[in-house]
Amino acid sequence: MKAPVTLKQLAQHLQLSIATVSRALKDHPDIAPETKRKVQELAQMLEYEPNAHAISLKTNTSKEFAIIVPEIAGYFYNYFIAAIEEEARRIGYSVIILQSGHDPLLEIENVRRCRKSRVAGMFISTVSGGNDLSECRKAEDNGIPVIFFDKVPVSSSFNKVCVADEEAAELAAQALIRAKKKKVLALFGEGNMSITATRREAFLATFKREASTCKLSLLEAHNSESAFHVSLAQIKSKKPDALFCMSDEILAGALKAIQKLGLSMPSDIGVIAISNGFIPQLYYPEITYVETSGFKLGKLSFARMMACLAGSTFMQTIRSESILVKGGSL
Amino acid sequence: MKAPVTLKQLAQHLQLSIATVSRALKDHPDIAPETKRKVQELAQMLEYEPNAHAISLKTNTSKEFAIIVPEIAGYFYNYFIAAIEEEARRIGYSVIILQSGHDPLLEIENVRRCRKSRVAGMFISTVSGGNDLSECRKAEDNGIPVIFFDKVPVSSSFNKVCVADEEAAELAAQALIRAKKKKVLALFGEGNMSITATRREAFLATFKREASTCKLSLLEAHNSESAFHVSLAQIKSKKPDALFCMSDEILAGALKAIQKLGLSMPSDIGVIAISNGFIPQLYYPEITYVETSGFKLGKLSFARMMACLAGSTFMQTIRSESILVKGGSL
DNA sequence: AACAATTTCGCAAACGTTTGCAGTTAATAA
DNA sequence: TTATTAACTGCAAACGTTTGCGAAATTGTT
Repeated sequence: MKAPVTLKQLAQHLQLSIATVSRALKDHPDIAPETKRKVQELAQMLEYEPNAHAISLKTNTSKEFAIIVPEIAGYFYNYFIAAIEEEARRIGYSVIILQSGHDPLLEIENVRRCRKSRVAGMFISTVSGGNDLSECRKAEDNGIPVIFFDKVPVSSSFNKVCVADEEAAELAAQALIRAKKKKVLALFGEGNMSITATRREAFLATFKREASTCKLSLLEAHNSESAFHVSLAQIKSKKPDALFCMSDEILAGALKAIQKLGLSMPSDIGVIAISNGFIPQLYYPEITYVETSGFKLGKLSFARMMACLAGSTFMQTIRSESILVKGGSL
Repeated sequence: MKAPVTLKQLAQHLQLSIATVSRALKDHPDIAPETKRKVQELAQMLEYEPNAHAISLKTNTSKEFAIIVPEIAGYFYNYFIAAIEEEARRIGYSVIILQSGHDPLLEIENVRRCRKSRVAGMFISTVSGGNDLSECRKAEDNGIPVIFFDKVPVSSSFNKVCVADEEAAELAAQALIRAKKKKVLALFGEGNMSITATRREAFLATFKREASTCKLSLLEAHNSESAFHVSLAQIKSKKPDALFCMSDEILAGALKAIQKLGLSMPSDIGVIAISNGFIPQLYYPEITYVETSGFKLGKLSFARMMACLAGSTFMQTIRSESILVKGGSL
């Protein structure tokens, strides 16, 4: 186990001071071209790699971003993570991942750990709905930008990047209306989540406004499993001509019901969802959906992070606009 | 932007030396109980957090593991990542993620960066098939354990944790044989990948050995899209009574074809796959599959990492045994 | 009462960098 | 020749910790 090469070693080899070597390596104008050449050559030769920790200690910032999410595996966050990692790597940063596992206490603990390791910035999708903002505030006080994404707190004094939920729900509703659907079954997630409330409200409002005669039945499903059962029962009893799913998780369950019943889309029943885009393309026909791209959200969040790092101090809420992606299911 | 509290500040407040404070905080026996109490109290009060970078510099190890994967989004790696993160957090470590995007050069660059940041250990699923092992070797030389997982190099001088491909393919084949299928369409991934070769060979061998009369047609599909087209054409022309898919990606494509043709499982056609388990449960009936769990692979890899960190020096290849999960598709 | 053993604590070096400042040399100008 | 400048380079402190070693204070032993 041989130790990595240090500046000091380079300096000794060349009979130079550490300072000179350090400057030569970063092309400082004070150093003679000839000296630079020699230093860089030797550095290459000996495969010198600056010690990231020493630099971090000296400069008091690390070249890493943290992403704190409820979970990695699933329908959404992996895309967000992929987007951030891609951008981060481009500017020489790394990404560290922390799962909060839907536990507010763990979330706080995670934020604290990021603060402790002096990350350059953090992206958080909060599970606590923003009850613990003190840790995040402290991070900001320490000069660590915090960008909330997807599940954001209500407080306006933070940077937030989220899906335009109203718009997405409205787009989906309008698509259903344009398709002249008369009896729509709409499935939403847990009622106490703000995302659910927002989407449901916008969905409902759109129908009220633009197709008040349409028969709507709004139901709640807490997960894929329950979406399956609810859909099964409702489709059997109410014979809706269209189905709306608020999320990928629900969509997955509902589609199983449709398959079980042997219905074909869109002739027997039309289907539309709000989705990340992965699940919809697993079926034939592909499901029509309003896109809420984790990937795009990542790119937007990253851009905002860069702005903060560049000195932007005011807080901003950015909404990722959504688009309708036509499959064959509606 | 206020700076974090340091040991020095604590020491000044208490009129103690930095050394004493440092020791008091970690319950060193040299320090009087009374002193300890005071120090810890003040530390609590002022919310002292040790500077991770200073510690890393001093001890020359960081408390982070790196995971290098071809991609995060997709069918498999997010589960692996989730497993590692879970375990790592438990022992106070963080996880940093790097994507190689199927580019060998990027992979090398990623390994180098991990070495440079002195991670405590790295998990790699290699895209290069192990052509660039020199960087990894250097990491090992620097005392950084490297655990290859999933896509592992052939070289036996590394720690490897991978799916028992032969066993998985054999299990799937035997399930088909038990179901008395006579005309099986089997879809495999890119032929030049070792995982493909291994699975195909074992699959074939099992049929040769245990059901030599069965008609097999083995085809190749490079992605979901092509799996869709191949399946569509083959099912139409050859009318197989069963379908085998080597991976989730292929399964997704093939199922679209089945849906398009309006076939129902298992009556019209039986389906079985080798899978992580996520995709199979999106359909009705749920797809029967041989599990190759990313989550389980993660747990195994982590265990091996811990062993290495504890001093285990020999190289080992661990295979994650697979099990048949019965859905309703076969 | 003198000495040894123990407990408690601080000094200072080290980890590998960065950077302000000052020092040295060589070249140019007066 | 001497003073002025420019071009290089090195000194040393600093970032926040850890830790071996020795010093001081306290206690126990004859």
